[in-house]
Amino acid sequence: MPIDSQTAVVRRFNRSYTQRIGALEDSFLGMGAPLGTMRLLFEIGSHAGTVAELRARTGLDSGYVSRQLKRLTDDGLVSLTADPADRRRRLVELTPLGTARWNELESRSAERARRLLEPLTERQRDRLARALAEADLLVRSAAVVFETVDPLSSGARAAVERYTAELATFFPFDPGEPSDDDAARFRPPSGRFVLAVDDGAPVACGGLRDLGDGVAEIKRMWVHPGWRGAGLASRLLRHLEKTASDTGHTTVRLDTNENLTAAIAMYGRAGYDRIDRYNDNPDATHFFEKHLT
Amino acid sequence: MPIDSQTAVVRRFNRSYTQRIGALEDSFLGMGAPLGTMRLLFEIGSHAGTVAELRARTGLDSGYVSRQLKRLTDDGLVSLTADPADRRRRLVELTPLGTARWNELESRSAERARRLLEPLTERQRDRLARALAEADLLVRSAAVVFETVDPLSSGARAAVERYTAELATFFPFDPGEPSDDDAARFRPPSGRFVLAVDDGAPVACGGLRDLGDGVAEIKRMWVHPGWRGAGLASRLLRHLEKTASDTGHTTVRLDTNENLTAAIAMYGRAGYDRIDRYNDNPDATHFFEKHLT
DNA sequence: CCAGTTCTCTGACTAAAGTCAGCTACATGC
DNA sequence: GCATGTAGCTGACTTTAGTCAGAGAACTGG
Repeated sequence: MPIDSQTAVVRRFNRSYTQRIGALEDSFLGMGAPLGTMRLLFEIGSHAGTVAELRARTGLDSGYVSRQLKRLTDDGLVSLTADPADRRRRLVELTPLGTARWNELESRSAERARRLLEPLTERQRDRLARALAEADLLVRSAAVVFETVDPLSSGARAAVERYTAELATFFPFDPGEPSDDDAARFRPPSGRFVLAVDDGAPVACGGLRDLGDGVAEIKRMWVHPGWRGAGLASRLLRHLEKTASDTGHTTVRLDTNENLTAAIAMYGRAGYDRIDRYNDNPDATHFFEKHLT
Repeated sequence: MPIDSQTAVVRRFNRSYTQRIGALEDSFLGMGAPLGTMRLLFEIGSHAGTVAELRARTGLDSGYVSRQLKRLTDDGLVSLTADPADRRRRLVELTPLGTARWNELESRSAERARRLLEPLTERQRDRLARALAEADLLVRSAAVVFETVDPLSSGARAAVERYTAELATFFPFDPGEPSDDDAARFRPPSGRFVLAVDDGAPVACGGLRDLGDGVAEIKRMWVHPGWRGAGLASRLLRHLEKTASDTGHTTVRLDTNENLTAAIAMYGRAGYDRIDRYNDNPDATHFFEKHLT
């Protein structure tokens, strides 16, 4: 389908959807407080924290938030306490009364979603839920951005940790201690470590290191389980290939284990060719290569 | 899938979607005029007409609209002319300058949709477009309401006209002139004519008439071609069955033509049994019946 | 042609939403 | 312990969005 038709589909959907469902937020109206205040209450309830975090998440002005919080505390819905770690900061959280109010917001919004589904037959409801789940995964995956980070940054370490933990469920695997030497190979100039980030949280990662003769090796490629099936791995792989090419490589190689069938299938789809063993990695059983054009 | 899970999917999608795409309307911002004004400009560009129509469509206050229009005319974006048919009314339309502005809104909103798709691979874009097209159809179909109308009302006539025109493409079919006698059979107390309406426009119809002995007959069932595949026909059929039951019938019958294979399949799914010919309709080849419980 | 109705516009409001500069208390690096 | 910076608060403001009660012109049925 050409991109213009796809764009048209998105816009058409957008129109139907916002028109019929309206902003979900409309359900925040009529609760005795203006929409902005309720929106903030909802945000606090979804994730308590400092005022600064709240501001960053909502993109609202400092003075504006301050005043809204005053209103919410006056109404007994949220509590503000000085952060013991830095007493300039203030921690915001819901009071029991605020939680009750938040639950009300939750159920209103659920009610709204239910009213959308209600007129449909069971079969149609299922189709709609399936379609929206698929769209959700893809929309969220489209919002993921790739960042080149230091292999020892906290985000990279967290991702690699999950990667190794997961590998260990497929076969006996001992990652050893993360060493500086090892990490250095994933740093510029010849290496890179890429983190896929959604809304600040790492959801996938992959490293590139130089093997000499214009060959780069892809290592530690991992996708968060909740993000699989959305093609994020393919996008990451393409991104890594482009990065390898940008750092002067003409070929990428990788090894993997026969138990990782989904990964092996993906490498095949992505144009990788099976090659002979090129290293002595005892965990690897399959070896792939792709020439970058 | 239980309805609570379906509700959760809708809400989750809603959150991802509105967060990432934002209200599409945000793209109306930063055009030198406030959002409300631009929204109205967009609405006028989408469909010119009288001020009253515009108000009805947007649900805005008369005074508010009047002021917005003043601003738009002052800026040379729209022109107001007295309606020759009723000089109290005023016709609103875009000036060439206004059209240029409207095109800008259009391209901004298309740009926004494109940016959503852009990071995705072609395969993912296709999946997303497909999922949203499916969701669009279902969401819009959920918003369709069934109304019992007079069989000679303008909506009913328009729908039946399209129905007969379409039948004629399947086999030679002459509806004859719409007669009062014929229409009367689809009126209360024993008959009904049901129109499915989306946003004021008829998208499906179906009539019920009494055959005696607690039997009702479904006739002139039609679904707008753009609305097929969304299960609207199933919903309409269920609605007609309920209506038949409410008017004291225990059985519904219908006849159809062998060329209408999709309809025949649907009757099967809906629990209808094939029966012997029960009338002398020369166009009918298949006859169905269902006992209402 | 008159009474009542309809359509749009105007004046006079209000509440909500947001902006900005400056203030105070606290933290940190030298 | 002092300069510098940061987090949140406050006062004073503007813009936007929307409401409501009429006024005036134009239409309609009797």
